[in-house]
Amino acid sequence: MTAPRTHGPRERMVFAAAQLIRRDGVGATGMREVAARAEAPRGSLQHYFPGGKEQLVNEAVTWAGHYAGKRIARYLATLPEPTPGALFAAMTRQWIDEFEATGFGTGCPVAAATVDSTASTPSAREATSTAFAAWTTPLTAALTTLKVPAARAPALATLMISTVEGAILMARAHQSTAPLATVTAELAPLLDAAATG
Amino acid sequence: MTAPRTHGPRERMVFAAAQLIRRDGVGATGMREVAARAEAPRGSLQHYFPGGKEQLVNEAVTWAGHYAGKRIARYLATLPEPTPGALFAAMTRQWIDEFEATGFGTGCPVAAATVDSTASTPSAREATSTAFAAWTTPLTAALTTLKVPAARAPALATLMISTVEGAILMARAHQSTAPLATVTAELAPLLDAAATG
DNA sequence: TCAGTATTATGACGGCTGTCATAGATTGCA
DNA sequence: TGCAATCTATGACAGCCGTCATAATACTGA
Repeated sequence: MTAPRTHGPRERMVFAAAQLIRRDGVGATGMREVAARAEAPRGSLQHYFPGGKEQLVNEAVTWAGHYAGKRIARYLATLPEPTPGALFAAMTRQWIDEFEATGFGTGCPVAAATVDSTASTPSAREATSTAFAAWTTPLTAALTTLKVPAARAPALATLMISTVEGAILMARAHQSTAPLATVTAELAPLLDAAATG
Repeated sequence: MTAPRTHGPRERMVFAAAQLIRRDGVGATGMREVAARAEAPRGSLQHYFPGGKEQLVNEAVTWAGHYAGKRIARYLATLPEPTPGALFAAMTRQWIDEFEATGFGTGCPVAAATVDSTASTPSAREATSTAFAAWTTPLTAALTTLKVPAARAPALATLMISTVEGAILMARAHQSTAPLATVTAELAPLLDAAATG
């Protein structure tokens, strides 16, 4: 999976950074490697990202958060039975499919950034916070669309994201999609019960 | 929090490694730093861990898993009202207290190892799998003690660990214990409903 | 065509990493 | 005491890292 050449080099580098981060973590992801992966000239790194690795990583994480957020609406549109549980199943399904297709080598870049650079760089922590927010907000909106009371929706969104993130970790550790399937089945009744009507 | 000097240098180094990993991630944790933190001679590293950093990290992760597993029994013993929901609350409470006491600089070392070295080293991945298992098994046993049917207990244990891991990530990202409190409140009814009787 | 900006190329620098080689010190046992 | 095993000390090594300095090239608009 190479970065699409249709986009500019800057975008490709952000994309490649996100890809490498979610596979190897922030620390093990090198700038030279990002450039190579993006098929972008190494000299462009300091031109497009004068803030250095910190800037590049932060942009990659932020981008990943928005990407996850945008997918929510797409899930919502394609649900045969639009219920909160089905929406959650669509989220986990995406990961199950990816794990089955490409193995357990890659996880969530936001999780990787949270673990790797929360303690060190303040701006990196802010980026992870922004990314989670960009994911939570559309999910909350989707839940209200599915008749979850507005007062309850944010809490359920947090629960859903927390659970899927943890299940991704367990899935990678055990090299099995079972944790994702398990949490999906267990959480569905609770989620659906929250939808009034 | 320095490693207790009562233990031998080997144990202190494993402990210090776990501490540093959960703060900075695997990649950013250096061997020299581990030795310094453990107040152990640098020369002892190659003596006690001939397998190098990989061995040290794996032992630290494995140790962390068993540590988490052993805490389950302690939680269970001190619950005023022994229900699955209360057990989960005890688990999250531990993290809330720690975050409030020492800030959001440190997370779960098993999560860090999963994110940082699942793709690279096979033995590291096995260590994370072992660690999660050492955590899940006692939790499953505890749930059966709390009258959760044996057929259901493993799934709920997976759900609980997934959720707390994800909530830890969100808490660190947002620098707030709110996600932990939220998932605790939301999950309690589901967990308690699983207890027959 | 020319100026000016945007982009790319390349090499070097210091710093840190994990690992190894080698020698020294310490400990426990006979 | 003396030998042996365990442990510690220290320096060096190659490799990679992010960053910077500097120059060459490409492109854009007048």
